[in-house]
This record gives sequence, C-alpha cells and structure tokens, in this order.
Amino acid sequence: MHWADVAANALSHKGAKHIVSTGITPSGEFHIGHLREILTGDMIARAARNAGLDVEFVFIVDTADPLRKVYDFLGPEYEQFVGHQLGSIPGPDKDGNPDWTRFENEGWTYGDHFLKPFLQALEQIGVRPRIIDNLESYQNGRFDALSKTACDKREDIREAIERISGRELAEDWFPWSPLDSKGSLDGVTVTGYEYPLVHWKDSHGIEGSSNLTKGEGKLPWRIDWPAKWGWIGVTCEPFGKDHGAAGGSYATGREIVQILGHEPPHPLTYEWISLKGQGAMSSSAGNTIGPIEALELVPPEILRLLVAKSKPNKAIEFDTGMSLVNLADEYERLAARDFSTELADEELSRRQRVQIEDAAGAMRMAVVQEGETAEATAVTFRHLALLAQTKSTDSGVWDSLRKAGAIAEPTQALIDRLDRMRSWIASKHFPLEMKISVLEAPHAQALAALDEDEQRVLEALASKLAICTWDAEHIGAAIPQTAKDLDCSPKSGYRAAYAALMGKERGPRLAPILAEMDQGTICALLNDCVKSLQQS
RNA sequence: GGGCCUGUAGCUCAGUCAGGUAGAGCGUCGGACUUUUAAUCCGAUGGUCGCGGGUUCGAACCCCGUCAGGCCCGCCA
Repeated sequence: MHWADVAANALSHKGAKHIVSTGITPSGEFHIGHLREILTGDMIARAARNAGLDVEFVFIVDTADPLRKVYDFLGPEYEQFVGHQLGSIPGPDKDGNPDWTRFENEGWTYGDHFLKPFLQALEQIGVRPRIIDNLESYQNGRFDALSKTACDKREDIREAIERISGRELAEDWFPWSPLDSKGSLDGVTVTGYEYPLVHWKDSHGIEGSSNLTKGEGKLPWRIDWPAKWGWIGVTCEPFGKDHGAAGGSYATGREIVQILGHEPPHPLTYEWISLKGQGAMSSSAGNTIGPIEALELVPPEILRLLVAKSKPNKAIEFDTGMSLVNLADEYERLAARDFSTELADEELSRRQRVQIEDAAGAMRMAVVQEGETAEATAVTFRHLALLAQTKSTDSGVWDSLRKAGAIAEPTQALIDRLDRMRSWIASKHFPLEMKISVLEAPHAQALAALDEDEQRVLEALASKLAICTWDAEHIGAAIPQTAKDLDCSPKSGYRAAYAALMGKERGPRLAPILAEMDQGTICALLNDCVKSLQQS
C-alpha cells in the first residue's frame, strides 16, 4: 500500500469526516522543502477521498509569527520590525527595503510577499487548499475561547511542557504573548490577567493590556499549534521531523490540546529535502530552489512524483541536474506501465505485488488532476533534451518525432514540456553531462582506441563528408555508407565518427547535430584527426 | 545527558508493523536492430540485509548491545 493510503486507512478507523492540515511560516522565500509539507498533506487528503472519506485540506499561513531577525536578504531598515508579526509589516521591495507604498495602498504585507508566488506554484501543481491566515484568525476571535482556556489552565500547561520537553519554564512564563507598545512580541513581561485582558510591561517601560479576543498578541508556538487543531477541527497533520522528535512540539501539543478540550490529530512525521551536497535548504543560506524556479524546468507532475515516491521518513536529496533527468524519465516509464495487467498475474510474490502497488499508488498521487491516469508522452526527457538542443525550432522537433513514428501530433503536455526543456537548457541548472558538444581538437585517447578498420573508415569519412550535401538526411546516410563501402559494419562508421567528433564511443544522433554546424569546421576536425593518427 | 529517524546490489530504494528460499528501478555487461548508436527490444550480472550476541525448527524482520550518519529536547517544513 502506498504511504498515503496507509495514512488514509488509519484515518478511516477514526471517523468519516476529516480535516488534514498543514502550516508554514512565510518568513522567507518558499522552497522545495516546503513543498513536501504541502504535498504530503495533499496526498493524504487525496488518498482519503479515494477511500470514500469526507476530507478537507487546509493550509495555515503563520502570519502571526514574528520576524525573528534581519535576514541576509533584508535591508537594515527591517531592524525596526524584529519581533513584529509577519502579517502586519510591509514586504521587501527588490532591494530588500520595506515597500511602504504597496503596504499602505494595497495592504501588501511581508507574509503576502512570500506567500503569493508560492500559491501560484501550488495552483500549477494541482494543490488547492483552503487557506487560513493565522493573524486574521486571531484578530477575528477564532482563538478567543481556546486562549481563555489556556490562560485559565496555565499551570496544567506549564506542567505538561516542563515534563515532556524536559526544560524549565521561566517564573513569569505565561501562555499568551502580548504585543507591546510598538507592536513587537519580544521583551514583554506579563504582569496580570483578567479575561479578556492580559496586562503587560514592555522593554521600553510602558505598561498596557492585551485583549485576547482581538488578537492583540498570540499564543506561544507550543500552544498556538494545538489551539489551531482545536478551533479548526484538525484530524490529521503532517509535520517536519523537528516537530516530531520526542519532547518536540507535537509531543507537548498532543497533551495540551486535550487540556484545551480537543483530541490530537493523527500525526505523520516527514524528513527534510536537502539540496545535493549542500545540506538542508535554508532561505537565509541562499541554497534554495523555489517551486516556481523548479516549475520552469520540469512539469508539476514530476515534482509531485518526487514527494510521492519516497516514504515520508526518507530524506530526499534533490538537485536540478541529473537527478531531475532521472526522475523525469522514471515518470515516463511509470506512465507507460499498465499496473492492472501487471497485478493480474497470479504468479507474483507478495513482495513483487507490493512493489507494483506502491508504484501505482505513487502515480495516482503524482498526476496533477486527481483521478486522471498519467499519459506517457512517448518521448523520454533525455530524448527531448537531445532534440531541443539539435533543432532550433519547435516544428523541427515535432517533425523529427513524427518521422520516428513516436507521435502523430504533439499533445499540449508535450508542447509544454518542450517549453520547459528549452528554459532548462538555457539555465545554469542544465547538467553538463546532457549538454551536446562537439570537440574542437582531436582527442588522442579516443582515437587511439579505434581499430584499423575504424581508422580506415575515419579517413574515408573525412573525404566523404567534405563533398556531402550538408543536411541531416545526407550526413546520416553518409556515415554508415562510408563504412559499408569499405566492407565494414555500419557500427564502425559510428564509432569512428564519435571518437573523432566527441571523443567518446557513443553519443547522440550525429546527423542533426552536424547539420546545425559548419561543414568546414567539422571537416577540418576530421582531417586533423586523420593526421594525428598518421603521426602516431 | 535523554530521545527519534536512517543503515539491504555500484546508485536510489521496497521488503521490518502480521518471522517462512533476498526484491524492483537505474547503472554495468552481452545480444538484436543492414542506418534515430544517449533510442528501442531481449538477456545476463550483481547483496555475509552496518556489526556482535540472544529468542526460534527458521531472523533483513522480534529482543539486548554496539558502530556510523542525520535530527530533536529556544525558533525552523
């Protein structure tokens, strides 16, 4: 069973109606790692729907969280906002300074700045959660009743946190963080409580009162989370391994939510996605790949497959080079399989059966449109990468594929894919390994590997290509024909050509590549190769 | 200090919850294709399941210990 189905199965034992929740703090650029949170939730919800449950998927944006520090991508002016809530301060402009104009005219906040592009990416990926803005929820009184309970039962909560996390809370700890006289959550001391007011004294020596029902402050994280479960009615939530560890916020949350009078949701801990060779992604370290950026390179179903194919407790190493090519090709292979026929085979061992079921499950989760069956495009990414590099126009690519009998007419999916392929090739992410390059000077080692026949073929090829009509068709015919004229196998023609032009034993189809290049240059290179062979 | 996760073929991983002859995909190698040679098809190759003990007729799987990597016990997906 696919991991999402396992989770859905667990939910089905607890009831028929469910709310699967996810949440992210919009403190910086969203990246692929955040996508795992959202996609994990989306896939559980999808699996639960498949299992006939009534399920809603929500995404809580933690706009009530404070700005922790002036990140590297922010200008020094943000110093004044440290401790202020992300949903109440202006977003950065392109220089990293507060964009007051948009803030005052459109109410464009720091949270919006990072959230909106992410939501656009989610749309493309086929994820459409109900968005809950946490700061608004506080201001609209959603947390009112639960905040009151938390303040009333603060000793029970304190005991739970101290026991489970093993840390000691300060004497003046209080389960409500009031906003101070300047709107910051930092450095405020609670001096008293009479519902709905929490009295405080701030770091400037000013005293005041915070109204719980109006969101003039927030619950600290370890209480904020279970309180959300409570008022939203969350029954299932995936979260990163940081929250999942013993003594972590899920462990305290599951007890606190009961103190608040609700049941804890079904948990699912997932591992991080790291960027190959660079450790965990972190916005401030700048080693991130955003979902938008990734979507310029590959279609959304491939990003979905990345998350769908790995069990949540497996760390994922991501990179935009060869791993992405392999992932994309894997998608194609999976799309081409007929799982129901495979499963009909009664000879299958239990193990083989599980493997096929998991692959089928992963594909159900990977397709963008729920319920659709993935369609193989009949062209692997490798092949498309090749065509995109050798054909300067799209119609050239389609002609080649038609001639090969791979397609009749390009589908929208394929057109779309070629677009992304072209931007991938143009980007810094495209792997060198996939790049087609013709040598500029003879490659002695590769030439030395040729046997006598192949060397003769190379010589003949040099003169033959010099008089060849310079188009793909004629070049393509000339290579094997030259070999045959000398009573050698067509293979020796290719071997000779690859050794001379690319310094390798094999490679991509030569003819279309050569046709795009200058005949004189190619022939000069071939002649140089012949000369270097004669000298040795 | 306490706790969690991971360790299985060259690589990525299934299989561990319900113990019963080690599984996939990729890669590699070989063959086919008289001409799309990074393609496609067919075939083969490949593992003392991190290590040591224990329980059992039988252990990758359960128990104890141990090593290695990652993470948590302020905040972080």
